[in-house]
Amino acid sequence: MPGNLDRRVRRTRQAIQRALVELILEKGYEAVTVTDLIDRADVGRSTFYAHFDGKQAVLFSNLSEIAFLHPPISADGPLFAFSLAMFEHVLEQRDLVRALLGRRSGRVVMAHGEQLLQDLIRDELLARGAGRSTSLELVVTCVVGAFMALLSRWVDEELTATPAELDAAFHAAVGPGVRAMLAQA
Amino acid sequence: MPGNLDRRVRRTRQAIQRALVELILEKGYEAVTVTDLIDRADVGRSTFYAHFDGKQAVLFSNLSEIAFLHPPISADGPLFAFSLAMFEHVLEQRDLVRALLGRRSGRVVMAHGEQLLQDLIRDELLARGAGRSTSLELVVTCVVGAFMALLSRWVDEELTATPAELDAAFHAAVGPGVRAMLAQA
DNA sequence: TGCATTACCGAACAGGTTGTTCGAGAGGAG
DNA sequence: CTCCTCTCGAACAACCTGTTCGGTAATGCA
Repeated sequence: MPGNLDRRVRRTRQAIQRALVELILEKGYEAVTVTDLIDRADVGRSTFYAHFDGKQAVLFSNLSEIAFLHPPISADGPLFAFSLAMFEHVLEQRDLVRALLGRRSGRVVMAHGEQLLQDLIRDELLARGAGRSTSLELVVTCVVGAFMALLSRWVDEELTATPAELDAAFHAAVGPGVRAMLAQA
Repeated sequence: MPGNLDRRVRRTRQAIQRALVELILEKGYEAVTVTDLIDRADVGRSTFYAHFDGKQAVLFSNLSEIAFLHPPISADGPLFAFSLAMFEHVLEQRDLVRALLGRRSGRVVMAHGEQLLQDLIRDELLARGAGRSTSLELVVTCVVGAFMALLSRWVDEELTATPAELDAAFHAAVGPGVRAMLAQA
């Protein structure tokens, strides 16, 4: 009994989540209405609102399924080692990630994804000896921005590349600058 | 007679544009309705639709007022010299830029801003001898992402820094990596 | 298996938003 | 001063949202 939930509940929730991903990929997040959603999921209106507050809540419930956004922090070993593994995982769940973080996604979820990444990167730099400061925050922002931009354009298929190529480009772009900063501290 | 337009037209359009910026800063783009807009601008409903197709059209008409998004490309001199000037200009029109590119803005306008910046940066790298390739595109994406992330968090006041500090952080983060790439080619 | 519990359906509802239409009236250009 | 253009505001159909409710089915457990 996965999740210790009534089977009906599981089925209903999954149908709704799946439907949202499909619809986002078809029309874009903004254009998807709750009516679309319950129609596609084949679920009663009242049932929908019994489970979610609105379409945004469905979106976040989906986001929590992307577990690889929480990798362990590595203080030694190569810088930003999470990157390659993350691109590889994304490849496996491309549709879901595209719906959540791609061009057709919504503003809120993007911001949430950025927040997760931001904490991850800041923690790694702190573990590598950087001091808490405004300039650290600025660098973290740059690194997050670079990574998210790659991810977004990739899942939207504006970029054709393998995970290894993306990883290489990411490290080539921000690696030298970050290493120089760490060396100073 | 600025713009060779009827004074009434000028007044109406300006009132609407101004109202949208105010309302975005107050409630966020998504939450602003056309009804809010015409109410705040004190303009008749039919008048609004005589000028714009909807709130998104108003947003884009505002975006074209940010002229400093189109600086000249510099092939010699320091790398990414546009950056400092851009941050300084943003400081002068903070509210407008925050409404357009900050956290409360809409997805579409962000994408448009990224597009402008992307072309700018790609052109500069090409002028500095980089060859058209997938890996160039990847690097451009990283640089754009880093810059936009700084800009967004700054106008939202999540970061407290001077234009000079932002410029320094931007160059420190992506400068070394980009220079290394250019040296190879 | 039987039964109490829980979830679902679907229709109906009030309240809000959108985009359009139209005639009357005010404002600007020349 | 006059003509032309712009604006007003009300009214409209169409759509979306979030909630309510009684009836119906599925489920979990003893």
